Amino acid sequence: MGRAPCCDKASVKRGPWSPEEDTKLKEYIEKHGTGGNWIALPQKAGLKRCGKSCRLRWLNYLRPNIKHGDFSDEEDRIICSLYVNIGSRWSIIAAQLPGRTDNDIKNYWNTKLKKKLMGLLPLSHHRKQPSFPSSFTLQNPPLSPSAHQLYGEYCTYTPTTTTSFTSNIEPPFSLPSSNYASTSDITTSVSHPVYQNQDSMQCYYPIMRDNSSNNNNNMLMFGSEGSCSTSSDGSCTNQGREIIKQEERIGCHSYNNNNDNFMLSHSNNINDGEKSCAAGEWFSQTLLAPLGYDIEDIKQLISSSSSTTIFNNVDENKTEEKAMYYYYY
DNA sequence: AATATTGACAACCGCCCTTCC
DNA sequence: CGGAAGGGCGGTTGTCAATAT
Repeated sequence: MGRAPCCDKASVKRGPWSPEEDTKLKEYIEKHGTGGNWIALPQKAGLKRCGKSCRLRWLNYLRPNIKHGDFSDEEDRIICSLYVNIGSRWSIIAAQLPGRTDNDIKNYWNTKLKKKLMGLLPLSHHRKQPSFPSSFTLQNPPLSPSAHQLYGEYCTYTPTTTTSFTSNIEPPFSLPSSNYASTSDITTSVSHPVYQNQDSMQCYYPIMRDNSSNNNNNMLMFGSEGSCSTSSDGSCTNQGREIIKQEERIGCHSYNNNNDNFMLSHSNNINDGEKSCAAGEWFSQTLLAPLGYDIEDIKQLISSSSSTTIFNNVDENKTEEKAMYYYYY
């Protein structure tokens, strides 16, 4: 037994709006307002449209000061930042971008921005130089041109003092098919396990690979997928986790190296002894958003937002999970 | 030149929440 | 307090244009 429809679909017009309809709706709302009742509005305005359709048309297209197309880099960063932190809550994201509608942002994300990330196009915050422990020295990264462009000189590091370490813990991602050490050969410097290229001594900080996906379109691991690890049979299991505050963040970025099909990350602040992790442990972190948002910022943001149904209705755990991604450290 | 594929975006659908009676 | 109605939202679909084959 479903809910009764808001209007008689047989008697209302559907599909693209004509300029005449737009004019009618715009003129009516500018003159009378919405009256707080969208269902009754079309009849009053002389439109053969569903009230919901009128509302959408007004909010997404007709209301004043709407911006369409040409998202700026700054807007990209804001969208990415908020998406990482709160997920696909487009109305909240839209509230931070004057003139943008949730529908616009949603479409932009789905058609362009997501692909932009997947396609390794640079986002400015990826280029931020991390600080590295003194035990690491900078190496010229043997990266593909696109990855090198993206990550500059901050991708690969060679430990000057390497302590052999064998982890019994299965990494939560697939190891690269060749050239890199197997699980039992994971080598660590200090207490930080890394993958080590056995030929060059270059070490990589691997983070999760999106094995939950059927294809190889790896991308930044935010969202709930990041809360599971992938075992050899492809199944996912939840892992213990510890939340590291933003200020304590270790920091990592990832990209898909198309050649070896795994993700690399770089780290900062890992020389903070108090925050050192035991080798092979799982950790989670609150992602440091490029604009400096963290969960508290977002909550604050949300509470002051004019949008209605926002955070209080959100499953806190789910939201927090959305705000994190996990990596092997 | 014809057809298939892809991309962009407007619009719709249906669920959930809030408000009102 | 409970149910109905309306609003808001995220996900999905439809349509059209551009591009590739």
